[in-house]
Amino acid sequence: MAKKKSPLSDEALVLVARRFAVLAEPMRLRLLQALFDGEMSVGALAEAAAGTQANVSRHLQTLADAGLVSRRKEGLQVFYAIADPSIFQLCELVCGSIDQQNQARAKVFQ
Amino acid sequence: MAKKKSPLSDEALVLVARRFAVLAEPMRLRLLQALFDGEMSVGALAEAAAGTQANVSRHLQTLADAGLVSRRKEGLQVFYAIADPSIFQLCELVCGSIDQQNQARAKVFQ
DNA sequence: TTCATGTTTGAGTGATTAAGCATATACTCA
DNA sequence: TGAGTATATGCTTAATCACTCAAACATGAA
Repeated sequence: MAKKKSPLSDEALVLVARRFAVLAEPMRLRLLQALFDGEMSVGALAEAAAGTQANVSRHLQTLADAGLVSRRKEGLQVFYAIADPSIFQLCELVCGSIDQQNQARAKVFQ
Repeated sequence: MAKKKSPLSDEALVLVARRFAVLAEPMRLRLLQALFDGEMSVGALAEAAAGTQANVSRHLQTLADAGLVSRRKEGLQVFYAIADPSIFQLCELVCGSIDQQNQARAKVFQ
């Protein structure tokens, strides 16, 4: 029995904004994109996303705090994986919207 | 003939991140929510979102720059309206994801 | 013209945060 | 035990950005 179409409370909007903020960093998007094909270790992610190990570790922590990725420790390494499949649709939606805007802009110049 | 599943370039990811950043502010989400029922003037939006006119005007500019809202001037007033319908699905997706996470968290405590 | 209203914009302040560097923690193996 | 590897974390710096106040701009009426 899901509620429908009622305006969100201020606290809910803060949560939504927070979720968007987590996705508002190119490095974190690179990490998520690298994880699209499956789980990876921090070191592998650092290499894939062309970042320092410390920085990547921090970003992964942010993603994990938001519940977007999961953490699995195995020996020395820590493997991260996408935990929220809605990420895929989210990125598709945004990319599609940006594409559409670009095409509309392109039409202005014929 | 849309391209599919290819990894996004760094510049594309920056654009996507920018789009998310625009949505990562509670005040802007409040404005968008107020606009869900149709176009509104800046003054009306300021009242609906409980913000100062100056601040609301700036946020509307940010939303307009991102192509999320459109601007229509009529006499003294300026009316804004949602220009990118993907916003609706975007918010639904994020809200659904947050809901799901909260329910999962709730289950942990039975 | 002058006045009033609605909107935008300039300047300044404070808060948030990404990134870098160094260090600390956790684990494995010899 | 100690050395080596993978990851996380203090701490600092620089940049970004939301917000406020005041002033500017734009439009319409008297």
